[in-house]
Amino acid sequence: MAVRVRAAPSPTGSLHIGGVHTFLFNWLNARHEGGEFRLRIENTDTGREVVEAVEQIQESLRWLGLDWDGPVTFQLDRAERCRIEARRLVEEGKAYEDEGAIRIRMPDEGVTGWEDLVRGRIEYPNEKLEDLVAIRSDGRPTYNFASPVEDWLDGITHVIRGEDHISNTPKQIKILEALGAPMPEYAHLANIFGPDGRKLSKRHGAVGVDEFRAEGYLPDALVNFLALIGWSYDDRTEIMTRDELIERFTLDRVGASPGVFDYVKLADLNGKYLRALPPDKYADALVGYLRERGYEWDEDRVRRTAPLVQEKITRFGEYPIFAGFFFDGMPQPDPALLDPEVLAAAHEALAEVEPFDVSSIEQALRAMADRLELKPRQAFQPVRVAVTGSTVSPGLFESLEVLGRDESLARITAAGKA
RNA sequence: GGCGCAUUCGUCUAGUGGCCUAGGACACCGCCCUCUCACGGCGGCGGCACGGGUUCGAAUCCCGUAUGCGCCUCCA
Repeated sequence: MAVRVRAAPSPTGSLHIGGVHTFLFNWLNARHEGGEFRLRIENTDTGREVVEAVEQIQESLRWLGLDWDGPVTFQLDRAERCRIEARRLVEEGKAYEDEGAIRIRMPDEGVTGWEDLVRGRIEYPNEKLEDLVAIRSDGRPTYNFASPVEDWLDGITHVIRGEDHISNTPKQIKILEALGAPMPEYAHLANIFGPDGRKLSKRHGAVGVDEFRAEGYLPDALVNFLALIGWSYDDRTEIMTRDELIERFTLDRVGASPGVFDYVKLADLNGKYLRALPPDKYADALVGYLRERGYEWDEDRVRRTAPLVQEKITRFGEYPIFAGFFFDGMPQPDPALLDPEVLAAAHEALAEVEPFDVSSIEQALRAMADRLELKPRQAFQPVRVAVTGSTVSPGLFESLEVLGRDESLARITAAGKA
């Protein structure tokens, strides 16, 4: 039977990165098996629904490059079918009415178990199962009823979800049995926590997909990083393209222990992706990012500076602070770092440089350092601070060239007066 | 509290009874490169939660303990 999986996010806000992880594993499994991947919105809890979130979720998935098959479905649209099935179960004596609600009978003895694709055999004592509400007294189906009913209706073969659903699984198995529906395979993924071991939340850093996007991460890097939490290909391979991920992903290599979301490692991986980009692609992506973030900086200059920062920044979000001095973002230089004598010499040297390009600038500045009997760093640092406003910057000679003679001299003069 | 799940360097992980003197990556430390910062190169620090078994042999299997997490809602 062809594999068919689903992801079922709740439309309660921006797509959470933990949800993306689950989504990704479902997607990888489906694509690896040549199966289908469905997107279902679990909007049973109408009170918490955020309408814009439905569109936002899809936009986030498109950005991530994770596609789904068929139309997006909504749990609420199947409410009537759920009621019909519940009434059928009442007629069959498998459920009963209770203060306007419909409850499913759960057995009192024995165990309910399944072969979890990630964890192996899991068994639950039936005496722990309460008769669960399938239809609320207001007529809306509960999640625990609607979810298995929809899995059945959609012909879902593999339910891959977070481990917080483990204790729901025996209930849902019982519902499926009562319904006379075929049993899907279950795989429960480990949760992802913050660096402090607590549930990943806002105070750890970015948690919503749009936040990672805003900080300038590449979707490919994010996907690659997420794939590596709870799954690995072997003992050394980390960087993998989407196709490689799809080719290599199998559920039997998925681990059961919880993972910590390491922002530092994500940054490292993103940096590797950024550096591996061909220069023109890098510039395109950078320009696109800045435009999306609302910067109205000269595109040609952004493109010229792109190669100067490619080796140095780890995500596009660092560009404005690292390279903002090329535009309007130069911080006030620290006077303590400005050596008037050096600045005067640099001004003099640069005024005569012809042509005003990297190699001539370097030649002139090094000659100046020799004249002043200064080590390169002693001679260049004041100039760097004067021109970029910071002790940390892209290459000095390259930066001067991009700035041009007039702008460079003006900044050196301004700093000399300070 | 009950039930369930989990437990290899700080973090992500490799490991499915001998290949393990436990491998890789991130982080950290040192050195090299160097105009700053990065990148890159080289080296280092650092782990099988604990206790019992089983076995000729256990990180790997079993039991117990501890710890963490999840669920126990007419939330999802």
